[in-house]
Amino acid sequence: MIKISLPDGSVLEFDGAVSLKDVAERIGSGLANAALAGVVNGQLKDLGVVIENDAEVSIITPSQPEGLKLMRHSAAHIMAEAINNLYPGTKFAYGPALEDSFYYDVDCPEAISTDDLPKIEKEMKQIVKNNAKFERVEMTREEALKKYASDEYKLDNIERAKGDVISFYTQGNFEDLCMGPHVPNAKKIGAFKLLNVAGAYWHGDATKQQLTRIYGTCFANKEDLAAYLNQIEEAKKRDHRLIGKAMGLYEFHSESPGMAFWRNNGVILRNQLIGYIRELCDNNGYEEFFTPQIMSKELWVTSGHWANYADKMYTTDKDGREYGVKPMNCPGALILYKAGLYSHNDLPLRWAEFGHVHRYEGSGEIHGLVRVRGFTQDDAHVFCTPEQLRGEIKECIKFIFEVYTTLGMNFDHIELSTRPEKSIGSAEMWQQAETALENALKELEIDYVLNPGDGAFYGPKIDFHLKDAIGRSWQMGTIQVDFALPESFDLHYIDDKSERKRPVMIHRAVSGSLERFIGVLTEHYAGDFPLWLAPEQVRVLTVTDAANEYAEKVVKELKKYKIRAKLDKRNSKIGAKIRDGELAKVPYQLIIGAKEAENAQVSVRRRFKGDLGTMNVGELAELLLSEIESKELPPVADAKTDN
RNA sequence: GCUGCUGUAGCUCAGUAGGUAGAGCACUUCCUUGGUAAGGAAGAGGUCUCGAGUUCGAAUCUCGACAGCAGCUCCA
Repeated sequence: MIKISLPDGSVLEFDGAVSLKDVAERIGSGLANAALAGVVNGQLKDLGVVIENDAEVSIITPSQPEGLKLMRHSAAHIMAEAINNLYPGTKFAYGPALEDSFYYDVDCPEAISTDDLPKIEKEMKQIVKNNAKFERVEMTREEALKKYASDEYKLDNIERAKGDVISFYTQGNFEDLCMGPHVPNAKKIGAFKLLNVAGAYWHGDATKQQLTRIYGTCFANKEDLAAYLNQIEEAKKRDHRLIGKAMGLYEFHSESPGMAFWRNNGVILRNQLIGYIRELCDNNGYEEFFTPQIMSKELWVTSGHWANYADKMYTTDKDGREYGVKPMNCPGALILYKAGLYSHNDLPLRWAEFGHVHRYEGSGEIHGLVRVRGFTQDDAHVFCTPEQLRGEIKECIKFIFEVYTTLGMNFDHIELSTRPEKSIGSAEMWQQAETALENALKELEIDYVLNPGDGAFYGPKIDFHLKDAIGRSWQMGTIQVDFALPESFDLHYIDDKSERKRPVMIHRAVSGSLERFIGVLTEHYAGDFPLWLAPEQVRVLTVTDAANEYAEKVVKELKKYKIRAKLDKRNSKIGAKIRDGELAKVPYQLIIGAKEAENAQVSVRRRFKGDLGTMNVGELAELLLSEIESKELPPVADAKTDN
């Protein structure tokens, strides 16, 4: 007699050993039908696994995240089988499930392109139709190595696998090294679609050979799949490169790959953001600096940038002297610190700089505004005593949180990165710096993930990662503790005993890159910026030419309130003008016809809210200025409005 | 940087067994003066990314360059 405990607390009794499938059958035929796998005493297992002792069991179905993941993993195997059938001789490297998709890295004798995906999908459907069973085969490490002696990927994977027993899964005529578990048979994998083809390196190592990565996804049913595909389409519409161009914010041209060209609307947006951060700096004891764009090579040698990033720096020669275009602002700040004389009474010094830096990024790495070769950092360098360090870090974290909260941004995660292989400074300095960052995070009760070995060459850092509309995570703000550069530049301050001491430096940037920040914001808001950021806040529309004169007066009056307003007095119908204004994502449109002109009123239309009725310009200004002042987040678009 | 794909009007895209190009939107002009997401007509606009090659003839085929897209790698 064995006892099986279920998640709801009930206990089933069986005469002898039972399979997970038997357990599911006993609970109910519906569940047995939906079952994909099970969890036995906390371990995910195939449905066919036989339980011989008392155990805690739960059944996994497609309605659970684990179920979907498992299904996607099995779908990856079925895709591999299809590829194997269509392209004999293909070697299979690695095929996992992701958060909402799956892929398989293959080494195929023929080039596979997106055009081939329908063919592979068709073959997959055939495999599903034949309903191949997934079966687990176990063998010893030696047997496995022998069996796959001619497949370098399998050998590598076997060597990386833990334990003495190596498991394989077969379905149809395909077999793959795999820990499992899998769905019991091919018909269980639900609705799938292949999405994309791309290159990927073996083990993510750029020095290794490149494989073809084929992406697909799989959902419990057709409806869920359609919803997901629709979501991808919606996310694509938020692409900041398209919105930026359409709204006249910024665009890209081949004359300067990787650097944005900003139009007036984009410059307004930039200036609003800079103005906001500048004001916060003012209120938090920062002073603003501005240092040269181009500085001598010797400076970059001293700072260590030359040794670490010379190939990524833009350089120029004049008068027989070599110069580097700055890739970071910090050396400029270091020069100014060194040129002064500071005592402990002067510290901390919080020096802000909106510096424009250049870094030569690889041609395949640049991407819209989020990865560029020239960008503006809302940078600051804090010089403080070691005793002040932790407090200053906390101030920086709070500063960054304030900005993100105001903008209503979504966090992906916060990361603490420690000493990398290539670094300067002593082990003791690094220890001190890492501890300071860690303690600051802990004291503020902020969750973070550790990223060992990923710090800057001069110090460890906290990075703030935000999520964009398509779910990609982007590193934005950063706080870096630096004992090394004050040493390299031989900085000091005078302490209360008249002795020379070494200050610590914090590098911090809220947006990291203003360009990237604006790219992510564009996608975050889908172009519907909060009123205080919107380049064109109000558009005044005339119903007939007779209202033009009054409309011009309204625009002038709004400008007196510093409200950004434009006039549309084109000779077209009011419906067409409204449509154009909506497509341009203008938050407020004022409809002005004979009635309004006569009564000195404006008819107000708010995007996503519709007609707000009539009021006079003073009342309107009050409404708008309060929304601007409070930095209110914009109303959310309903599902129907997809422009 | 790597692999694959792509490059036709301001934008989105069609086209061609190789015979020097087309639509919609936008733009200009005219008619229309219309009240909360598209009024009508006419017109203008292209060295088909660039350079070489094959050919009687190349936007179309080949090679190269440049740029873009997807993913990988990298991101002080």
